[in-house]
Amino acid sequence: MPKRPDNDAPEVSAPERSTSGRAGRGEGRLADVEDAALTLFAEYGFHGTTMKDIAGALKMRAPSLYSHVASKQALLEMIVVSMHEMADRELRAALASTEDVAEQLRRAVEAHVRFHALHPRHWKISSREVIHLEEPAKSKVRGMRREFEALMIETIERGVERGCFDVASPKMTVYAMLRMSAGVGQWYRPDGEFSHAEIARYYGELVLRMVGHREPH
Amino acid sequence: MPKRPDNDAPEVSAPERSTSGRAGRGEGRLADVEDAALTLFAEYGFHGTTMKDIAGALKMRAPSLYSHVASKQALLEMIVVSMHEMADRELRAALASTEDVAEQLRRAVEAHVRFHALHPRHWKISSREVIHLEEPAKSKVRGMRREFEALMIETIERGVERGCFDVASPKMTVYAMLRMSAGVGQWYRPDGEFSHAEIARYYGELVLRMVGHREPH
DNA sequence: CCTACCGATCGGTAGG
DNA sequence: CCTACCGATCGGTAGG
Repeated sequence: MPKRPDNDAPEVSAPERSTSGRAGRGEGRLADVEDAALTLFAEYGFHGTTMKDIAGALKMRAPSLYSHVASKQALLEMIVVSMHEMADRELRAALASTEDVAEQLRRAVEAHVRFHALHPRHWKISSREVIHLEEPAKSKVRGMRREFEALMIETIERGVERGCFDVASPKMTVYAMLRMSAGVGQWYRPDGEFSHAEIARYYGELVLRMVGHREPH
Repeated sequence: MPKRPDNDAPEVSAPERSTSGRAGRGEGRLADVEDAALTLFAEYGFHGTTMKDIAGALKMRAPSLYSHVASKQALLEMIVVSMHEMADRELRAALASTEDVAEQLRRAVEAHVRFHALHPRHWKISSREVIHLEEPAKSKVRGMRREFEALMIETIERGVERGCFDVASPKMTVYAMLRMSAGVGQWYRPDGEFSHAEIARYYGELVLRMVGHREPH
C-alpha cells in the first residue's frame, strides 16, 4: 500500500489561496484542483490517488470536487492533453525562430529540456498514464506524439540533405534525443547542482554531437 | 476506468503450460505468477491491476495466488529487485570484458540497450512503481540505481583522464545516455524496422559521439 | 461547499 | 487449488 496522507478530515497543508492568484473561489478553483491532481498523480499514480486525496489537499471533501470537474478521468485528460499542446507550441516556436537547421535543432532541444525541467509532473503523468485515458483522448494524444516526433525527424533529415548533419537513422536519433531530454524532468532539481539553463545548453551540445554537426557555433 | 479483461470466471487465454517449462504445478508456478504480473503491471500499472486479474490470466481464482506469493507487494518487489540485479550483472560483465575504456563504454551501452529491448516490462514497472515499494525494498533499489550510475560515471571519467573522451560533465552525460537507452524498451518491437542488435550498435555509436571519442574503431 | 449514502470492488483470510 | 467471506475503500450521486 502506498503511503499517502490520510485525509479523514480536511488538512492544513494546502494552498492558502488560489494558485492562479484569484480569490480562492470561482473559476480559479479549477486550476487549484488541477494543480493538486498534478502533484498527487505524479507522486502516487492515477490509480494510487483518490478523489478524497485531491480534495484533502485543497481542504475540501471529495464530493465538492465534482462542482469543478466532471470526473477523475476528465482531470487526467486535462493534464495530458494540455501538456502535449504546450510542448508542441514550444517546438514549433523553436523551429520557426531561425533558418539555420543546426540552430533549429539546438533550440528545439533546449526548449524541450527546459520544458521537462519546469513541468516534471506533466510528463511523469503523461508517460505512465496514457494507457488509462479513455477514447477519444487516448488516440488524440498518441497522434500528437507522432506529429511531434515527425517534426523532429524532418528537421534532422533537412540537416542531412543540406550536408550539415551526418546521421544514419534520423528516426532512432530522434527517439534517443527525445527520451534523454524528457528524462531531465526526473532528475533535475531547482536547488541542485545544475540550473535548467545549464542543462538545456549541455543537452543541446550533446545532440549536435549525436547528429555529427561540425561547423563552429 | 482502465479497460482490462473482466475475470468473473477463469478464462482461456492463459499459458497452457508453465512458462518455465515445468509441468504446470510445483515451484514453476511462481514463475508463471511473476510473468503474468509482469505483463499486467506493465500494461495497467500496479494499482490498475488486481490479484483477480493476475489469477484470471492463469485460469485461477485470486485466493489461490497466495499459496505461491505472500502478497501483491511481494510480487512487485521480486520484479523490481530482480531487474536491477540483472542489469547490474550485465554492466559489470561489459566493463570487465576489455581494458579499452571506449570499448567498455560501447559494450556497456550495447548491453544496456539490449537489456531494455528484451525486458521492456521490467523497466516500465520499475521506473513507475518504485514509489509504491515498501521499505526496505525501496531504499535498496534506489541504492542499486545510484551504484549503477556511479559505475558509468567512473567509466567516463576514466576515459577523460586517459584523454580519449572530451566530456564537460560526466554526470549529465550519464543521465542522458541511461535515459535514452532505457527508452528503447518503450518503442522497440521485435517485428519492427530495426533489430535489437542494430539498435544496440547504433546507440553505442551515438554515445561515443556524445563523449567526443575520436579514434577510429 | 457539505453530509449521507450508493453499488462495486479491493487485497487478503478462513477453512477446507 | 477452491468457495465463502471479511473490513476497507473506491468513484460518484442525491439532495440540500
